[in-house]
Amino acid sequence: MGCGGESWGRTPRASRGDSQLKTHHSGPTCSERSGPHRPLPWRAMRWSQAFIPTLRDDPANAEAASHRLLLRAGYVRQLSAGHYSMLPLGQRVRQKIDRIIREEIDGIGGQQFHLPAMHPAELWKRSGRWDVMGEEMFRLVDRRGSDNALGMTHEEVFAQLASEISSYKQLPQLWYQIQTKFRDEPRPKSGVLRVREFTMKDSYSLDLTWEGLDEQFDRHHAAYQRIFSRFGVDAVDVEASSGAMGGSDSVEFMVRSDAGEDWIVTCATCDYRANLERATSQVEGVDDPDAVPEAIRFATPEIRTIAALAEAFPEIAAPDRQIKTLVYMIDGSFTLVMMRGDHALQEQKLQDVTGGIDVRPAQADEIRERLGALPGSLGAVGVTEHPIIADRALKGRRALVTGANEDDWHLANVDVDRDIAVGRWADLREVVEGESCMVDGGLLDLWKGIEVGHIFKLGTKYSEAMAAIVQDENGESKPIIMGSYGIGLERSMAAVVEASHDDKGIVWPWEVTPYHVIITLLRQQDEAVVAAGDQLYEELIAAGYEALLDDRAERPGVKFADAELIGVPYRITIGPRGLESGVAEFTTRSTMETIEIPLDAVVDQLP
RNA sequence: CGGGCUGUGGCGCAGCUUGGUUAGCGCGCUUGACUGGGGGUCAAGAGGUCGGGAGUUCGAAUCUCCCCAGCCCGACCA
Repeated sequence: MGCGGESWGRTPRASRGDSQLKTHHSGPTCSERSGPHRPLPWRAMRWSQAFIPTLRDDPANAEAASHRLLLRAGYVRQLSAGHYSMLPLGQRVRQKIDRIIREEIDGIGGQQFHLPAMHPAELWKRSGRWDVMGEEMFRLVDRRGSDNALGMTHEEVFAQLASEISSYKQLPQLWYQIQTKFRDEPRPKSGVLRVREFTMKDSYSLDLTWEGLDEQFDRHHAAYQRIFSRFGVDAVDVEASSGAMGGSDSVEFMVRSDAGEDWIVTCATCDYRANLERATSQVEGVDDPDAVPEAIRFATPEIRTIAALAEAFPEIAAPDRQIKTLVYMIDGSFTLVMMRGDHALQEQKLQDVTGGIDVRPAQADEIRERLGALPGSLGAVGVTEHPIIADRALKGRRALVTGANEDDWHLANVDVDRDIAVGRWADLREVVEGESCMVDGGLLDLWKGIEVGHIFKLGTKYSEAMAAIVQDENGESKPIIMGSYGIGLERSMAAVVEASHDDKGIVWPWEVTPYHVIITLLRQQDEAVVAAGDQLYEELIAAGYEALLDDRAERPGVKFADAELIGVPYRITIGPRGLESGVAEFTTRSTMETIEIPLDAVVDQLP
């Protein structure tokens, strides 16, 4: 066993309430080895020997607080767009995140694996995702001419391993790994928040029954709450879409931040919370006449928008009396999508209800070819040769206005049930801030969040594709039922910084900080200062703390600013002034409060 | 992929419009001195293929073309 990686495993005391004991390091420490380059214990570092390249100025091109601070405080460096190097401080934080995840996933019965990052195309072809993933998946050809992919996720590999399970007696299982994932993001941004290469903890539950899946899912849900709580962030669990590859009971864990890229809807007065891709709200109804005469055409020259039509014919064509007809190509199928005129389509909902993989708006020429008109004059009345999906807000509506599928003409007196062959009703509209909650009518709030975790029920898609079949107690063959659970490590690190910083720098929560305490020495030439610093440093390390000793020959201002920038929770300042009376200054980073305490009381003052 | 923009020493930038000795500035870095509780002062230094290539020209950081990289907005996005 070496001096590095394994000696750090002291459970920080603040975490789980059970460990108030001061863990003392026993046995010889690494620092007792002789030689000029003796390794230091993992939890000790002298700044003068460390690589912590802090920047005095804010880097250009760094907008998000986490991006700016992680760069400036010397945690990460960009190698290229979407690829970041973890510097020693960043790596320490990442290792702590890694460890917290392992403790909690192990705690619900997880077994850790380590799978290849590169996969043969064959594997992805079996699940059908070789074609589905498109350009988002990195692909490469080896010297034999074989296609390979860099893994975006590992359902296929785990499912293939699961095919070795043949009896229900071997279930349930919970398998996980912490691995590099590759996604060829079209637009990496915000530092480490959206990248092309990142570390993800992905776990997969294997069960015989759906009830078993539910239990493992719930256990993950609770474990995730513990994990994010230990990260020191408030991660809100929200109802979500499971995306292109299906699944159900999808829950995302979101950290509130303007740097986030997801919109979250929460109710002010109840527990309802959902990703905007999924959220619903109460829609105020519109009074319609009991019956309307036959639909009639009327001329609408040059009118192409809902607003223009409403302005030209205010008495019959208010936006909520219009049908907005959108046209999508859903896996190559030309589909009409109907919304109330004043409502917006939420595309992910369309994708979810249709199960479509390649969903895009149809182009003008495709539309004219099939409907005979251009967007602005489109409608579904009389259309029978194309599928029609309608938002439920249109159900039963009468006396509406819609395009006539002839440029410059619209139809009035449209009765949806009578005049339009709706093939499918669905909730397709995007919620707007300030609407009423479906559950209790409360006011809905809309905010931006960072997705740090995502759990959902996969079902049998991959087990069927990879022939992960077991026999149950009756000898019947059953595909293993899977769940999938992910956490982004670097993104979690960035989310912590987003949630915990001030104008001076980062403010690390206790469990993920790279060091627990920094000793700032003022006046290195003063032998008493150096001696007192060294002694305290040794004491802290012996007591199980991770300590950084700032022994650089820098001005006090530089050292203070750097300590605050890198965000270590506690700073002990030792200078000749206090030393005369045997005291040091004890500064709490989060509050920036400073107290004077005797040097020998420092260890007791720490959590 | 569409729109906007940027590449000049480790970081942040000026110079480019109007081509002309040796390419500047602040910070950082090295050495020394003075200093010493919130990014100090002075002195002496080191460090640059001006993103790359081709071209125009007597002469290109500067003008032209092509390429590359990066940033922002949008599209996209398990």
